[in-house]
Amino acid sequence: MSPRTVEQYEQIRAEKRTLIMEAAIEVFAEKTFQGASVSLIAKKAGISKGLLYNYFESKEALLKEIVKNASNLVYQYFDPNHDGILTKEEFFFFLKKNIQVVKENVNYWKLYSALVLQPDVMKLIEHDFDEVTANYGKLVYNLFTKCGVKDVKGELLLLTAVMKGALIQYISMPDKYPIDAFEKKIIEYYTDKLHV
Amino acid sequence: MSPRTVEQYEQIRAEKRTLIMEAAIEVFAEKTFQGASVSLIAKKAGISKGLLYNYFESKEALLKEIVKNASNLVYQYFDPNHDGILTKEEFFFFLKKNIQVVKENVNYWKLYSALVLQPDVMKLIEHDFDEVTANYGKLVYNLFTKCGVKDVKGELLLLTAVMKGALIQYISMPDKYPIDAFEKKIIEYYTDKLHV
Amino acid sequence: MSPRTVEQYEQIRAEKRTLIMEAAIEVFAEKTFQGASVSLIAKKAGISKGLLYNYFESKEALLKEIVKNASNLVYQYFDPNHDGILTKEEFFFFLKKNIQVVKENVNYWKLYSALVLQPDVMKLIEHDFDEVTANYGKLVYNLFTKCGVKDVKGELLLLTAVMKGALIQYISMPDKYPIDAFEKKIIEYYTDKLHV
Amino acid sequence: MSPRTVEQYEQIRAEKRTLIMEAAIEVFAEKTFQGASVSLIAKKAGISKGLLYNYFESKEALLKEIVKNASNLVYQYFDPNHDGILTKEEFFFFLKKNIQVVKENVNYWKLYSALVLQPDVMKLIEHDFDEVTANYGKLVYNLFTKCGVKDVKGELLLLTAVMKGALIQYISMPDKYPIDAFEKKIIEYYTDKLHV
DNA sequence: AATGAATGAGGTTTCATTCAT
DNA sequence: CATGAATGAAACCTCATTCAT
Repeated sequence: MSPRTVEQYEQIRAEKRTLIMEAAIEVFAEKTFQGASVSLIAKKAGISKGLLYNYFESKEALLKEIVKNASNLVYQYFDPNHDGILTKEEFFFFLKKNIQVVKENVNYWKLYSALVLQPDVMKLIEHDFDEVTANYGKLVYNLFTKCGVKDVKGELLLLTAVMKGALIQYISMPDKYPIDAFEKKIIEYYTDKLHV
Repeated sequence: MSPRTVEQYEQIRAEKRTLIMEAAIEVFAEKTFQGASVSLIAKKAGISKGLLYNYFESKEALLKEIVKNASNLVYQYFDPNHDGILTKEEFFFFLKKNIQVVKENVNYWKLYSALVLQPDVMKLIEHDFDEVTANYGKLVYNLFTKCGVKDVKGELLLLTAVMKGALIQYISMPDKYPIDAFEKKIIEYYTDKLHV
Repeated sequence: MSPRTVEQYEQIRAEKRTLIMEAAIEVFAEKTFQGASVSLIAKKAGISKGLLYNYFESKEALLKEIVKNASNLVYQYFDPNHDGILTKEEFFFFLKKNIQVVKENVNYWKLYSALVLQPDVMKLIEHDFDEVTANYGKLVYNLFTKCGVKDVKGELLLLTAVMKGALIQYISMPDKYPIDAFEKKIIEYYTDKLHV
Repeated sequence: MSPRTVEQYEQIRAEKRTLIMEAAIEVFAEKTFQGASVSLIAKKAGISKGLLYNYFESKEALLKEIVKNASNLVYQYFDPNHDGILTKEEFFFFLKKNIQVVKENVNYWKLYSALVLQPDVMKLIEHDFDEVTANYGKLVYNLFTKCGVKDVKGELLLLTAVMKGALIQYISMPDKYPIDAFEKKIIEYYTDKLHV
């Protein structure tokens, strides 16, 4: 029964914070930030309302913390290897990975896309994703050109549109949207396009 | 003074309804459906809270009316002669009109798309929506089948994804997104696909 | 097209007032004074809200007027003929009449009993009924004595209790309470009691 | 300080619930169910509006709870051993207890009867009530049948009417109504009827 | 560290009443 | 005489936040 060390305390606190944030992300995604009640989040996290306020100053502070943390979590998947060259295999890998990442974090993406579209509440979120995808766009451009695709610019427009559209639909109704069928189709389309 | 005629009353009601819906869509988009208060909508519309409830049964009913209206705005160009059959010409006409409608009302659609992508809004309108899209989907399905398109279901997925994705991108940056190039490309794609 | 005379106007006004009061009594009985909305009363009367206020100063004024009028309407039935003697026939007539009066004016009695039980809202209503029934009690006492009923006081207690109880139950749920079966039973009971 | 124990919390809740229900029944009786505002009830109970909703889901739920409680207060003496059979002794015991309970809580029953006779209250509780009275009615029906009573249904009508009527009269003038004489008479009546 | 009772501001909704026409 | 749009106070209810224990 020796008293816990400071480190132990801090680790316990960190774990509980994560626990709460995970509960919150789920509730936010399902109910909207405004629609989610602190009570429900606390219940889902298995703690009392009072304790939640011991860990986070306010509901809004909880949201900000989630966004800060989770964006780090997701970014890694999108970070290209910076070798400046994209092979066909890497392109297909990217397509699949892109879909997979969203599938595995629907709740987070739901929350994220809701926030992005809310001019009022959260200007704090930085849209670095756009930048990332823009960079990626260049690599794809090179690949398409190399593969002899006609109207590369047009094809890029289609690519970004179709991916964005499908993922948004999936996020909106994860249970109903046939994301796997979509994936099959899009792979098929580019297999043909790139003469694989 | 003699009382107002029925026509006068009807005109007053129609105008006020529009006024309220316009105020509401702005507030909803800015604050989220849940985050928007009826008070604020009423204030923005320049009327009293009570009057709003004279025109709409509830906040939810107001939302649904907005969605219905917007949906009509687009789908009026679909199967224009309402014969339950979609010809190639009608399909291309619809694609173009769809883009044009959005181009001509960017601000409106910006608000509208911010609105319909909110998870709780989706949940409210999902049911009505499913029905509508299912109906339209069937007509396109028939057309594609008749034109000998392979993997019709897959192509439908691509169609809705690509249109949704492009328009959302255009809405989020109307000045930068090459919507005309996109239009050209998509028309091209289906011209080829449908052997026009 | 000669202008209506003052008398004609007054008659029209009087008729409309009655119309409104009849509508109100129905709505009050079904929904409670507090639960009844002026809109609904107006609609039931087939006029506009505004016009209702032309005839009655307020919802409360309307209620008071109803009570004033309707109590006159009902009183007459209870007024004994003041000859100081009650025959067996008159007693049975009284029992039946008592039930019949309530049956024919359920709505009014519903309203009345609701009001009587509301210490707060309406102290204006005078409980003259009690007085009337008390007077009647004496006559019944004499009759019972004359017919050789044992424990006349006890029987009077039963009589008033059973009548009050049955009528209250009937008023509470006019559609479900078997008032006719009750009437048959009570008549039977006194037929036996009074050796008719 | 260590947090309160579960027992402490339970006791707090039980006491507050009683407190609120007592305040509520008074306000309901004085103002009508519809006329009583939750604010006023809360004020009378010395708590905030919000807390009231922590204890009762809605104004309606509060009402139902009150009715349920009062009903238990009487029916606890009915078929005390819960064997689904009502003996003669139990029946007489119930009659006496019923009267006694009301005598011992005149003020409470005054409020309660003012409450349950309100038309809108009736409508709310009718369903639950029907079930309860139907159950109890059956047991009495069996007893009467077993005792060779003729016209059992008619007798049941008399029983409920006479009890309801007497108690209401007693409640409305506790000092003047000869409840003891009534009790003696009713016991006498059923002693005779059931051939005790 | 932990609980949940308690508060109060603010949200949605209703409705008696007024008033321009 | 007649209409119903319009108001605003007040109703029911929710919930972020505080605090005694």
